[in-house]
Amino acid sequence: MENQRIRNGRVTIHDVAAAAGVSISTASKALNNTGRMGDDTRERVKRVATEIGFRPNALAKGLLSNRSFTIGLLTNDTYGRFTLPVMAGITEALVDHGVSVFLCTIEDDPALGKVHVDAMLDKSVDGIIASGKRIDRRLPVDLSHLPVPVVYAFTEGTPGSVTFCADDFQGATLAVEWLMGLGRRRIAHITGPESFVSVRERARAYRSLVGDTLPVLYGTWSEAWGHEAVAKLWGTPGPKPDGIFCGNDQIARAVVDALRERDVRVPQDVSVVGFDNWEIVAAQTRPPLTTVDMNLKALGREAGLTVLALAEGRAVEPGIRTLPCELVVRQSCGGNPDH
Amino acid sequence: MENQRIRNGRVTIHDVAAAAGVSISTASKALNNTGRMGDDTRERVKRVATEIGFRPNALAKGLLSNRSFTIGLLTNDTYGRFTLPVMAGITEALVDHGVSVFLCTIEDDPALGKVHVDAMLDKSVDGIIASGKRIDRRLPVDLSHLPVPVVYAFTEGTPGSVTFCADDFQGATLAVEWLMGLGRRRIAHITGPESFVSVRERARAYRSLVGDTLPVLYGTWSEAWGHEAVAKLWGTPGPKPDGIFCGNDQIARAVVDALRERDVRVPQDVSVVGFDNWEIVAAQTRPPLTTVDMNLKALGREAGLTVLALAEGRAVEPGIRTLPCELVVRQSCGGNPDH
DNA sequence: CTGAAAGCGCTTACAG
DNA sequence: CTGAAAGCGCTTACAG
Repeated sequence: MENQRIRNGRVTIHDVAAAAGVSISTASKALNNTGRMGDDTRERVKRVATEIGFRPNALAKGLLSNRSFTIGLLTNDTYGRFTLPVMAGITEALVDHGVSVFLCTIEDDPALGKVHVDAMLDKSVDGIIASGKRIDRRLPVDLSHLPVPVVYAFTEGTPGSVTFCADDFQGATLAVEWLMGLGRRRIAHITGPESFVSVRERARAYRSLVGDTLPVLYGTWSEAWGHEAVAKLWGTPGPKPDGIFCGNDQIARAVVDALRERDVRVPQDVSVVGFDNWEIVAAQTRPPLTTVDMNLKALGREAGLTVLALAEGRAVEPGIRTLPCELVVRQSCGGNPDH
Repeated sequence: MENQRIRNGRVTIHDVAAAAGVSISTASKALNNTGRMGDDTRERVKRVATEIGFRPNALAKGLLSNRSFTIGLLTNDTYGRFTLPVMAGITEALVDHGVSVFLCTIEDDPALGKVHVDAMLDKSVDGIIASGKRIDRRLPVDLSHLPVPVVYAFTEGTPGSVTFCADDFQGATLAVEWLMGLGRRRIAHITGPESFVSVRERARAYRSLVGDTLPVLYGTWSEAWGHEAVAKLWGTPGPKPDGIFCGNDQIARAVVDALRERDVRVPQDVSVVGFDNWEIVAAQTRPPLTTVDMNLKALGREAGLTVLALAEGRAVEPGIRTLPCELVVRQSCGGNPDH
């Protein structure tokens, strides 16, 4: 009685229509809450649809509406240290809208980037979010003339695009003010390469609060540099810092280790604060790090909602949107963990 | 002359047909290398297609063939520590086949898992790869009666499924034999919770080579445990180990740190080998860790090709496929880095 | 060797 | 209030 269309096992709208005793047009309208029909009809169709387990074929819908309910996340962050939180935020924001996310990790290879972008365009993605490892570098692929909306998150966007990034200045301010609030007066800043915009922004915030009695120590994003920097600070005569603001958690971890090796107590003698809230580093440090969280998940959430808005044709103001950071208090500073 | 179909900017097969002066059927057959026609016609159609930038709409193709050229990767590994390498392998293997990958990170939430699986099925994914954090736990979602093929990689599969995992026994053997080859005779094993199959397998390999003069130290996957274990071993009188095989890199890192704090030299006095080759830990340890790599990328590659084979209807032998591990030699053991 | 027609699963004017 | 028809972009028997 109803098995004339069991083609590949999937229940189609024809099955719903047959089972509800209406035409497929009516079935469609009932399910989409469009058209005009008796409430009883609409309800019956809906009930029947759930009963026989109807799920509309997204491919067919997409062919009509030119919307596929998929978006692509393009990144060159192989480790996923920054991209994974961003991805989590995107997914969280979009799963309720039925949108699934393609993840494409391109190394720094333009050809590979193009292959992935083309593969996504072939699938009619509704939009693309570009992400990366730093906010002052572009991905090795040009996304400026694509037939779908593009949003940038934690990577440099093209002029006129929508770009989301964390507020480095505000985050650094949070960290230094926290140290000052704990009574620290000689606060050092050990950080990454000066070529990073983030590094310069954080240093600028540090300077604006601490003044320039102490030099900013620029280096690499490595534990080795953290050790070296501590050796520098403690190897010269004169008063030592009682607070250290580090450019990332790896440096902070090394700083804490290096201080322990010199029998300097953290946090009693020196308070240390990190940046990134990279759990795996921050939580394993002894003592665990108080550090700045860039709220990358929130950033992903915003980027997801924005690309969705653009896909739906809603207007979005272009420009750089800066989201605030947050201080995560653990034990490396002492002080009241209840903020 | 050719702009009657500029609907949403996309070039369709109609445009190709018109531009080449053939019917759309012929155009389709020319582009797909099917049907019979003059070589000149076929070539002309192809040339015209590239010239006007034709890219077939994957949604339309999918509607016909019931293949979407997408697959889903489902995981509960939020950090991506295991899933990201697996994902990289999958992508590497499938991008040449035009397949894009949906990444769905479900926490350990069954409801969320179902939402993601349904979203993927709606999009007619050609298959699903399930991945996780350990090989003896299932994802919190039942994938056994899905209308698409499912392959498991680094997570427990259902009976009768295809499952890929690393060879823990062989990997551990590699590590211990390396220590023995360096002349180490009192080799300890500090590892994770005995409840993990991987832990038991690795311990079994260790036992089979070292015998049972020394106890296996089971603990947690943390640096804290590494420190504690060293304190145990060095805190009791009697001969000390000259080699330590650690259950993962975090423990190994802590062991190296703890030994340094006791002025035991690594690798001169004690050789330490880790497990996982988790770059961010292994490379930052002082000295960098010699460690076992589970080849998760290769695992992903195999899983990707297998799910593709199943999607294309090719027969695949069910069962557990074990892939060999590999030793990555750095400096924590001494010995010849040229293996 | 080539093309007209039917159809994949759905939606949306348009008639009744 | 409901349904027949056309169409999204493609492929694939089937005729010629």
